[in-house]
Amino acid sequence: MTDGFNATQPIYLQLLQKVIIQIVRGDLKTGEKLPSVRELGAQFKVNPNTVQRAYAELERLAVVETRRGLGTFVTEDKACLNQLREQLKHEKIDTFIQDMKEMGFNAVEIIAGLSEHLNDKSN
Amino acid sequence: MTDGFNATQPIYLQLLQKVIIQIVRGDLKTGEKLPSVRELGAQFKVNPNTVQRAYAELERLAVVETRRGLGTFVTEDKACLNQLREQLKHEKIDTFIQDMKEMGFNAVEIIAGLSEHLNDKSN
Amino acid sequence: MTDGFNATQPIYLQLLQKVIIQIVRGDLKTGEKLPSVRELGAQFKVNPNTVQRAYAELERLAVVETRRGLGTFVTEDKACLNQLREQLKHEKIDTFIQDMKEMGFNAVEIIAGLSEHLNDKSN
Amino acid sequence: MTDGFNATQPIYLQLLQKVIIQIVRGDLKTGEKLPSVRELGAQFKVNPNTVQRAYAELERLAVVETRRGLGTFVTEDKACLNQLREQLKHEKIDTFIQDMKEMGFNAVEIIAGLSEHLNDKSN
DNA sequence: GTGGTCTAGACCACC
DNA sequence: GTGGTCTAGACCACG
Repeated sequence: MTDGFNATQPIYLQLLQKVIIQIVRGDLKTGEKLPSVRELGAQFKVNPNTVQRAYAELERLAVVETRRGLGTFVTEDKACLNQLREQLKHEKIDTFIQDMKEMGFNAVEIIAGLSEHLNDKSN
Repeated sequence: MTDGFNATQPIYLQLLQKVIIQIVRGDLKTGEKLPSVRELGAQFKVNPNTVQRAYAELERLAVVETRRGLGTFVTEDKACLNQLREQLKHEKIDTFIQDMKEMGFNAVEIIAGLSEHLNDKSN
Repeated sequence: MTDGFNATQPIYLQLLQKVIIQIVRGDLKTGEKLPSVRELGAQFKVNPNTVQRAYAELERLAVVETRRGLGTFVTEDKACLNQLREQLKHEKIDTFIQDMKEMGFNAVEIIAGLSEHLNDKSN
Repeated sequence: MTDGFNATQPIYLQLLQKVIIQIVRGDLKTGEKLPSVRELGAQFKVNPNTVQRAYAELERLAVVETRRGLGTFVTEDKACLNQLREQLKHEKIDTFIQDMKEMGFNAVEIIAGLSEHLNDKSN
């Protein structure tokens, strides 16, 4: 367990999620250059190969494009990014609701529990 | 693999979660006998050893106890089970909120998105 | 895990040790009758078969003899019992010393650690 | 079985103890790499899976950490190791005293018997 | 019948 | 190369 990585999930998937989150948040803006595989590898104490796999997967998802000799960049296609953001949001919410119902909680309890937690941490 | 298993997570952990959910929901009541490792293995088309591993983890979590030659049973300790249910609920909610905030949504958006989804599916 | 039994060691061996201890302490005197397999089984919530195995082993060690239709009795041979007591004592001490040395403690440390613990619990 | 293993205790637990002893003695130093599961398996004529099980337990005890693709290493946390050594020492002494008292020996007899044995083997 | 351990041999992800 | 998971099939202790 090098850095902050879960043992059960492949590291490259966890990296992928980290990058996606940065994009969705807007920390990485459209067209912006991602760190090189070597940089990111060094940063997370991870083999560059592993970063490479994450980047390849991101390219397959079309949220990133690599330009030979220049590096890897967030896609210029804003619609795609917006769609990504919406899609992730819906997925997260859906699986959350599904999990909670599976555990025997109904809609009211879910909302109640959630509000409680949101209040705890102010905001 | 064979049945309804995710490829990225070990089968024995997925089995473990299935059992925990059944316990938390009350489908498996306190003191009730779990299916034998061979039965559950057959049911999920999985090796009995794999089930065994899940059961061993459950015992380590104290939600289950095994009686030699008799089988594996949900613990009689109701307090432990209630605690488990609460703990799981809080964990799920916490990681959900954390994930959503990480993606750049604030409390209001989270509640709004959630309500929307809950309405979609009636209930 | 019915009563106070260790999961890793066969129950019949643990029973055997319990009986031997009672004999060595003198709680079960020479010639005295042991409880029936059914009694002891009931007392420890254990199958009479298991008790039977423990008794058979005790007979093999010659510390016990069974008389048809009467029951199981501690041997009349006091020399044998004294020898048993001495033997157990030496074994226990030997394996204790061996274990401690294996862990890197020398004679002085062993005595010191032991005295400390004996004082803790008064006596 | 094959090598120097007790029949009544699971091999993986005996392996675990062997490793713990090596760590406690300082034969395996902090941060040092343990043999691979295949190596140790070959050395003890035991299946790598069995070694793996021992290593997994060690990790659960936090005395060892595994680094993906690199191997298994003694934890860097010296405090943890010192605590382990002290804990094992106290446990060993405690169960020894308890066993001896159970057999009817008092503090004086225990110390006497022990000194005798320590002198026998010189040192 | 039950769970617990072990083996042989396989495949995977990661380095 | 490393550890992690899984299977098939075996044997054991216990009830």
